[in-house]
Amino acid sequence: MQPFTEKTIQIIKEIPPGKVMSYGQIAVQAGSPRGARQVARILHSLSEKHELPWHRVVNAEGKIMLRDEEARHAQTVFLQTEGVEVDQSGKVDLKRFRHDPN
DNA sequence: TTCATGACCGTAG
DNA sequence: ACTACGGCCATGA
Repeated sequence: MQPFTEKTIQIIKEIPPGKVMSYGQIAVQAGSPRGARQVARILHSLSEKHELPWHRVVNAEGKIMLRDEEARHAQTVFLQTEGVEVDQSGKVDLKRFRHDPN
């Protein structure tokens, strides 16, 4: 397992409830500015094993990027439960809900 | 070792 | 707002 992968997992774990981060943003924090796709892959394959708050990750526009409709619904519900507003197109306002560790 | 695969991103039209 | 394209790079087969 590469350092980038471990950092990514840790960073995702540190996203507080009620906040979200984008794939690219996480990649930057993990030290690989162009590793957004790796972040996505990690979420896809390691969320359960590491108990990651996968629902707190959206794309650079604040939009939910899941293929499966059920999963999309689950993510919106999780977020709304934490107080994050999700509009009808499955998008959140990053200006208000982005978590920026710096 | 090579190769395809993405829950991506930025730019351009 | 939406599509297309090129670049990206850690995994697993």
